Amino acid sequence: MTNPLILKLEARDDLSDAEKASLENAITETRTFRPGDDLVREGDRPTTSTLVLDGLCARYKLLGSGRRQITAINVPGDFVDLQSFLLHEMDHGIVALTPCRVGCVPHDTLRQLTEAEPHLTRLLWLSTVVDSGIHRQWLVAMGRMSAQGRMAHLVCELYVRLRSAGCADDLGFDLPITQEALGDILGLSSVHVNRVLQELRGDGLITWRGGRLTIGDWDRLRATAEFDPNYLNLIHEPR
Amino acid sequence: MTNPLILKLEARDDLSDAEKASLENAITETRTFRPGDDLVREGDRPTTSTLVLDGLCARYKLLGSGRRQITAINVPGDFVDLQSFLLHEMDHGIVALTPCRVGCVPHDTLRQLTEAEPHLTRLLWLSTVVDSGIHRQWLVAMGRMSAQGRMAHLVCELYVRLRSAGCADDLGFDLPITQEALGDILGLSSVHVNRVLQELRGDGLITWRGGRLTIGDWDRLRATAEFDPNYLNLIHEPR
DNA sequence: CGAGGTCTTGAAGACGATCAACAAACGTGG
DNA sequence: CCACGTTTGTTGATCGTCTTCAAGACCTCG
Repeated sequence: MTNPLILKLEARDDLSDAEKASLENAITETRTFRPGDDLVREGDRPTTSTLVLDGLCARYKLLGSGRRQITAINVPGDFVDLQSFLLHEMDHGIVALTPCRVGCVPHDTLRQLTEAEPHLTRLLWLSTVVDSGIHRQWLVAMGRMSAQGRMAHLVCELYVRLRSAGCADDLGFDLPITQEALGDILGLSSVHVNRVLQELRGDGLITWRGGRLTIGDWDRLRATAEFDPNYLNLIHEPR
Repeated sequence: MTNPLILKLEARDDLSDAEKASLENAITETRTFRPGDDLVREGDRPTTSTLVLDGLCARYKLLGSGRRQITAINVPGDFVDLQSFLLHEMDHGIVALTPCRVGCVPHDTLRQLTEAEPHLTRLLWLSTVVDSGIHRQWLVAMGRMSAQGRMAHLVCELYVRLRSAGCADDLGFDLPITQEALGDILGLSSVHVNRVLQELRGDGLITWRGGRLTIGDWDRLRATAEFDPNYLNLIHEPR
C-alpha cells in the first residue's frame, strides 16, 4: 500500500520519483494505537514526528476543570505533529479517536530533507499551513456559527478530507467515535450533540448509526454549514 | 530601526549576520494603512507577503449573515500572510486594526530563501507553526472557556507577545481598538464585551481607557485565563 | 456646533449547559 | 450463547450565559 502522505501532497503539486522515495524511506517504524490511547502527551519532547497511515487521531488540550477541547482531527496522510520537529516541546496531546496505524519519521530525517530537498520542504511546510487554515475555519465556526451549523460544517469538512484521502465513498464515511468526542471537537456538551444530531437527521441532512455517517442531502448540508472547501487548498499547482 | 522580524526570530534561535542581511534585503517596499483598511482580501492571489513593522492587523472571515470572526491578531514582527507564498489564494482577509506600517516581501524572494537558506527556511516555517499553536489555543478558549476567561486570556497573550516585540511596558500596552472588534476576536457581541470588561475592571484585573490597557493584577488575571505561555514557544534553542 | 460612531444600560429571549434518570449497546467472562 | 457490568445514547426539566433589541449618553472630528 502506498504512503497516504504522498497521495496528499500529490493532490497539491507534482512529486518526482526521488521525492517519493525520500518520503517512503523517511518512515522508520510503524505503530498501532487503540481508541483513547495517547500518541503523544503535552510537554513531551518527541524525537520523531507521526504520520497517520490509517484511522483518526485528534489533537487536544485539557483545562483545569477537566474539560477537553479537541483542536484538530487528523485523517490518513496527515502529519500529526510535524511541527514538533521545529517546536520541540508539545503544547498539546494527541489521542487516537479510532484504531490507528501511524508511521514515525525521525526529526533528523526531516532536518536532512530541509537541507537537501527545498521543494519537498515547501510541500511539508504547506501541509502545516493547510492545518493552520483548518484551525482558522474552526475558529470561525466556533465563534460565529450555531451548534447545527458547526456540526454540519464538521461533517462537510471531514467528508471532503476523507474523500481526498480515499477513505470515503459517495454516500458517506465511517466515523466510529462517541458523541462526547464530537462534543469535545465542537465545544458542545454531549447532550446537546445528541439533540443537534436529531435535528439534522429530522431534516434529512445526515444519519449516523453504527459508526457510519451517511449524507442525506449534500446541497442543504453545505448550505447549513456555509461550507466552502477553498480553505482546504485542494488545488494542484507548482509550489 | 531594526526589522522586528529579526528580533522575533532571534528570540527563538541564533541568526548569522548573513541571514539577518537576507531578511533586511527581503523587504522591497513599505506601506501604511489606516484602521479598517484591508491589506489583503479573501480570494486575492498576492505576489508578496506582508510583514508587520508597526501597529496591529487582524485576519478575518465574513459569514453570510454579515458577521465577522477575527482568527488572528498580528503584532510587529509577525509575517501576516507568509502562508500565501505556499497557499497562493487567500482564504481570509487581513485588516488593519490600528494605524499600520508593513513591509512587502516578494514571493520570489521567499522561494529563493527556501532554495538557498535551509536554516532561515526552518525559522520562517517555525513562525507559521507558532501561529498555528496560537490558533489552537484560541480554539480551546472559544470552545471551553467563559467570556471572562477568554477575555483574560486574550489580554495575557497580547501582553506577552507585545512585550517580546518591545511594544509593551511593565504596566500594560496600547490597544486602540473598538469593543466591537474585541467581540469579533472573542466571538462575543459588543454588548457582552462591554459587560465582561466591567466585571474584570470591578475585580481589579485590568482597566482599559483611552485605548490603553493597564494590567491591575497579573497573577489573578493569569489564573482567570488559565494562561500558560508555553504555546508561544518563546524559547531560544537550535532549530 | 452638529453628526456619526462608540459606549453604556436595561429588558427580554434564545441557546446551550447541567443535572438526573433511564434505555440501549457493547464487550467480557462464564 | 447468555448474563452481567460498563459505557454510550436518549429524554426531560431547569438554569445560566450570552444575544438581541432599543434607547440614551458620551466622544470625537469635521
